[in-house]
Amino acid sequence: MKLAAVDVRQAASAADIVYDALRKAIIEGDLAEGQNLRQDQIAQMFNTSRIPVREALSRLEQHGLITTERYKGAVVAGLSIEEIDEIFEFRAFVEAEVMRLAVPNLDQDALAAARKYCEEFGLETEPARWGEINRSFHYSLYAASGRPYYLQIVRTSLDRIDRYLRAQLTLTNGVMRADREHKAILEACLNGDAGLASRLTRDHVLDAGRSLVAFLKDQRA
Amino acid sequence: MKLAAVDVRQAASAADIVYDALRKAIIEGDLAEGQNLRQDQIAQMFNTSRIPVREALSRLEQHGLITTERYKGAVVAGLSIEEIDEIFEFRAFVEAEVMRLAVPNLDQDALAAARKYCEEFGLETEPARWGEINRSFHYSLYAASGRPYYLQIVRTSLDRIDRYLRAQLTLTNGVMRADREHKAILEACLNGDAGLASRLTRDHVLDAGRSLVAFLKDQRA
DNA sequence: ATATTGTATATTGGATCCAATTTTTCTAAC
DNA sequence: GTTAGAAAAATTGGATCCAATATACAATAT
Repeated sequence: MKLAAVDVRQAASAADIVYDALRKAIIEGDLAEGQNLRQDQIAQMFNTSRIPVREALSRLEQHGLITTERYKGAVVAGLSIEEIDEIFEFRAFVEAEVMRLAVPNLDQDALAAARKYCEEFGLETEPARWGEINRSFHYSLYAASGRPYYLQIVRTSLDRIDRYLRAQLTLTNGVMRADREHKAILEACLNGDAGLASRLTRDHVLDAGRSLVAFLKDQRA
Repeated sequence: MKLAAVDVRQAASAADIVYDALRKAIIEGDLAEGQNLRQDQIAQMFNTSRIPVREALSRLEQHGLITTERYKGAVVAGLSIEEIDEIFEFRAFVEAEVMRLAVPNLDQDALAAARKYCEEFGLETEPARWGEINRSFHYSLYAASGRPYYLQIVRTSLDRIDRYLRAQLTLTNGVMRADREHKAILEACLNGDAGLASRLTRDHVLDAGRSLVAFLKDQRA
């Protein structure tokens, strides 16, 4: 008897599912800063008990996405202007380095994927999709760096500020500038110019940070 | 498994206490790579139930210090040579930048503290204390950078590889070299030479990484 | 003796219950 | 009507119990 091998990958645990869903909701700004997260309420949403919810919240707290206080519960973490500023500075620093390391290893597939995301970003009219396409574009290039640890750090850093970025892209016309900068980065990659791609990446992140901080200062004043 | 039992009736939650204790034990190498961590066993050590233990394990997993598998439990995560190499490269990159940012802000208190730790490191004969003094020395300088987010990243990066570093310092005479390099870094800081302090910091971390990787390759072969 | 099958044990993830404390609501006095 | 205090509700952290599954081991067949 011959049977096709079946992949019996474990279904994700309830805690994993809740964690992923909440992380996504926070990153995308669906859960506003300061929003209260009741364990009971979330448990009911996912049809589970509070145990996996608590585990998910604990993980989110480790990543700085929420804060918790005993008897009071969890709230979506807000960032001060200074914190946002620092994270952008850090991202610019690290992502420029990742880009520099990636360029020599970029193959045709990676470049084709990046080009696809780059075009997609420029054409997309639905603001809710900009954030994801933006990530896909950058990661498709960064992956060639062969630095999984760096990429993990980049991911968690981006997680912290992504919702602000998305809000700003939606409310201003920062997309056009981002689109221009993406095209320039892609061009440098196609030419194999690691130094230029790196500098453009740094400036791209710093630009976004500056407009966002200006936007938030205005908004919060 | 060597692990100090702690009384749970304190301000922090049981989960916090278990997390801190396990983190410390892993970082300091008291829990060996590959060591099985049974929820029941840990719960008994801390006189609690498995619930806070599970929360602690979940957090440790988020930081890459353990891996868990359903029905099998948690094991202390081991790192491949490549992963260790990458983390050292990353640390050198980030810590050099932090040092560069810190130097202009160093005041007399910070320099005095750094000098104290530097001397302490050179005089300490108990290998178990090298790791902690080493951290204190570097952090006393890094703190002046005014970059809490960078420092958090540095901390988690160091957490991942600290136990290997400590083992190597204990088994080789890497301390003497580290001590020399610390003195050179301190000197550059005293002279206010940010560029030099930054380069020396980068080389200091890279040196440690190279000796460690050489040591591990030999040991694992 | 070896391979295979069935069973007992160990271990984790989740549900439910309990204790501690905060927040809210209601009542009573002014 | 307002305010102080007490009772009720809400909410979290932890303990205990249950379900699912992996592992170890004994029993059996070849």
